[in-house]
Amino acid sequence: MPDMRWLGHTWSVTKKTTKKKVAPRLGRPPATDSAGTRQRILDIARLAFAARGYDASTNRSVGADAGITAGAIYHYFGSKLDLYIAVHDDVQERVYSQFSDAISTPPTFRTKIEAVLEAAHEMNKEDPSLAQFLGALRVDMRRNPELKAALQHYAVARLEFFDRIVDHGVTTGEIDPSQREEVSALVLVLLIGLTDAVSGNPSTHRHAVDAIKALLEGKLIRDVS
Amino acid sequence: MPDMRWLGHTWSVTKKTTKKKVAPRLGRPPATDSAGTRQRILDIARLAFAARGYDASTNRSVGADAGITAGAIYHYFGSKLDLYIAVHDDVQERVYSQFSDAISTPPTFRTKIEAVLEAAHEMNKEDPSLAQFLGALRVDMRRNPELKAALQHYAVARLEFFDRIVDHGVTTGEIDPSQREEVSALVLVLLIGLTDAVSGNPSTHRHAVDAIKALLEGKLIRDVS
Amino acid sequence: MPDMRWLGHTWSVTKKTTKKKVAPRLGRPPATDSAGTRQRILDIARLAFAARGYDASTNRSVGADAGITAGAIYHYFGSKLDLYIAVHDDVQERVYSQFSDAISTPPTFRTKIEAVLEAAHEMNKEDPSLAQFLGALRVDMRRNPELKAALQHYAVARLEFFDRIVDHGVTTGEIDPSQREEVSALVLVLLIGLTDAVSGNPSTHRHAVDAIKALLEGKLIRDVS
Amino acid sequence: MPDMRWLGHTWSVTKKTTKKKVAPRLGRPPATDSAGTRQRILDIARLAFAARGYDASTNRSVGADAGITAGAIYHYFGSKLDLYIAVHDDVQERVYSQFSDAISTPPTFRTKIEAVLEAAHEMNKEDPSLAQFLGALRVDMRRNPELKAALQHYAVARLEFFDRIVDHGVTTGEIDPSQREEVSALVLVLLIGLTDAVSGNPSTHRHAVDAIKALLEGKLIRDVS
DNA sequence: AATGAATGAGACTTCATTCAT
DNA sequence: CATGAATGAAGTCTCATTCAT
Repeated sequence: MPDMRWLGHTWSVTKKTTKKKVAPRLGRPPATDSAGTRQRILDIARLAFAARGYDASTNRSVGADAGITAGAIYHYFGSKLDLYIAVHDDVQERVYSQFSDAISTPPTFRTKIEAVLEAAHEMNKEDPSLAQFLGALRVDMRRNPELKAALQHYAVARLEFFDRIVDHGVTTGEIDPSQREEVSALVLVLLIGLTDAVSGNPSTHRHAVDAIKALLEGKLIRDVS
Repeated sequence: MPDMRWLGHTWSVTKKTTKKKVAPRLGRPPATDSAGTRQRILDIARLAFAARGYDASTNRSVGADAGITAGAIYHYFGSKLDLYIAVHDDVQERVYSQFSDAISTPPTFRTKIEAVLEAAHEMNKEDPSLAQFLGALRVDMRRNPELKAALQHYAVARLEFFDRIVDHGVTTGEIDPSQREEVSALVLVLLIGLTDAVSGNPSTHRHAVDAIKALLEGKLIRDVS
Repeated sequence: MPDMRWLGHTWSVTKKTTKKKVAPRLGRPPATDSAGTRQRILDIARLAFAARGYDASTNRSVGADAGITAGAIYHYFGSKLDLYIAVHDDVQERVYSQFSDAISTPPTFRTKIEAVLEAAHEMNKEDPSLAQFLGALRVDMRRNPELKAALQHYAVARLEFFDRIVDHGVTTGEIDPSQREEVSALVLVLLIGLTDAVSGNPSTHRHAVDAIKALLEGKLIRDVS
Repeated sequence: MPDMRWLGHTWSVTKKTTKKKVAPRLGRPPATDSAGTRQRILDIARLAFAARGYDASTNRSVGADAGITAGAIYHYFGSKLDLYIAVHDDVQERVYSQFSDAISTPPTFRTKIEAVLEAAHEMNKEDPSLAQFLGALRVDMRRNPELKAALQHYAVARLEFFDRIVDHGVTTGEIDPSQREEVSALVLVLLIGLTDAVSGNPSTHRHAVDAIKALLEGKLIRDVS
């Protein structure tokens, strides 16, 4: 079972304590489906934050796309920042539970990385906004101190997730211990590059994933020296 | 004794240590260097745009860091957008003249790419804000239609620059023609990944460059299957 | 005892007697009448635009006179230009429905013009800001290209309204066809002169209307040559 | 000789005392012709103030059109307001010396008014900016308290100029004493109407002048009742 | 006599947020 | 649960004006 300690930890940075999640009642739902509205806001907000980032995504536009007014968002989330954090937690959960599953079976560094790449590609095909949100998140955390303060913890956890895969490669002998840091940096570059460079285009994303896999097997570039 | 009140507002890059609010004089400050001020604005704006992006970088803060008021920026640049474009042109020129020089001598795809990586690393050591600006630019172009309209042309040119290197690799036989698109996507992922993932940290950047070079030679990951 | 702090900011048309700076509450004020506020903005804006013109009328002052902040105007109108257009449409409707009614019954050119003059006088007595707005409009359209673009259509329609009356005078034989242009120019001069010269003063306006009517009957100036 | 007492009185509202007008030196003028520059500023400013009014005419644009920078205007005029007043005094002198000349010979009210109309028409053909400036002046005085304070005196004098012609008409018996105020209001309406309605178009201006003259002779509109 | 660098005030506008209903 | 009226802070930009050169 994958290590998921770093999931499920809610950081409420705002003053207002998030209202207790009311368990969905049995029987006929009321005219307006509260949980449904909340989820709709979350989905719309993810798309908005992924496409335009934190600052340029306005409560008004998110609300409008979700069929409500800007003020109504505050029934579900204490602030714009809280909404961002909720979106983040949702994305984090969905992406890293997939990644965790993906790496659980393959025995080697290379096969684990390949499994992550394939999982990333599948997710990208299904809903590119997940990867795009994570790409935007990195930028927005640099740009907005409040975001950084609230989500730094997870960013570190994401780095550690990949470091553990690299550590495994050292264990299996695939990676020379003296090159652990190089490989670690490379993995970062590849994963972040995939997200930032090609997550908008499934077919290019496919090409990139294939290229990386070939490269890891030493099969992409021929020597002509 | 000469009147030196005007010293009170020069180069006050401070933010909170408002030293006693020395009332700045009206009128042209003595001994000002117009070209110097313009360059200072450009440099500070590059740092700001790189760190916080277009929207979050305010004329006020750029002006304050340059020792002038927000309005004075308009003495040198017609609008915030014009300032951004001027920074862009400056960065573009500096980075791509280096890249062009770098690829001119090496004979093969791999050596050309390695030369680009080394040039990128040197620039990153000297002034990381160049790469960071280009990374931020990609994000800001997605987020801001005006930026996109103004700078799309250059973005395409940058892609073509790398495509030409890949084409050369096909010519030399290093790259199988059927894999040109894969390699093209890979180069993008690597370059953008380098910029977005590690340009803030010279030593990690070094590790990443070394890892990529080793990988291109098929020497990084051993096969243990 | 009810909380009445919010009374502090209602209808504060004052300018200098800032009575103790009662901090206004955030949020929706109690017992507000949205349509009433909108109409209040419209009325106050008409007075402001009539008195000081488009540029010199600030959102801040209009808002203050309407008991709200400058930004709140945007709750009702999309921009300052939109507000101006809304005021214009309101004035246009009120004035020209009166004028249209006035000319419908009288059979001749002279009686139609007299009816227009009387209608203008009645309106001027009741609310001089209507005519003054139209006078200011002509100036502001010359000075502001955006205004011109938005309202040119109506300006032409207003000219045509009077041209049709003159045409009628040609039909009845009151006006020699060779003098249609002269009379047309005269009507313009009279109507615009009335607005610009005397609309601020009801009694002088009365004098002017009477003089024009006498003149049209050839009874004002005796020949002593 | 016409009454010109109200001419030639300079009202300096600003703090800075207008520099003594240096008498043009004999002999070769210096490289830059100071008096020439001053007059150029005055002419350009008249056009600008006439076309766009006080607020929308910027020192920068006036300077640019006059071939100098905005700051240089302050060598000749203490402030924008001073410049406006100087333009006003110039226009006032030119227009009312013509008007004064025009009314000196004709013996009756009607012929004096006709002479004024013809003089206005001649001036309008030669340089419409004179009348347009006076039209804009009336608007700008309403809109800008400082302008009003500085120039109210002249506005009153202009009214009195026409009142004296009306008084003359009463003397000659052309105007019934009981109708003096009506005629006075009419003259205002006609003169201001001419300026505001048709001063931009010489041919329409001609039509209007002819129509007014015919009307004063009772010859424009036939009775068909 | 003129330039041009710079200030400071003020304009329009957008936005997160609050709160009566 | 949701609306919509309103605030206040902040941002871009313009402009008259000042003043060293």
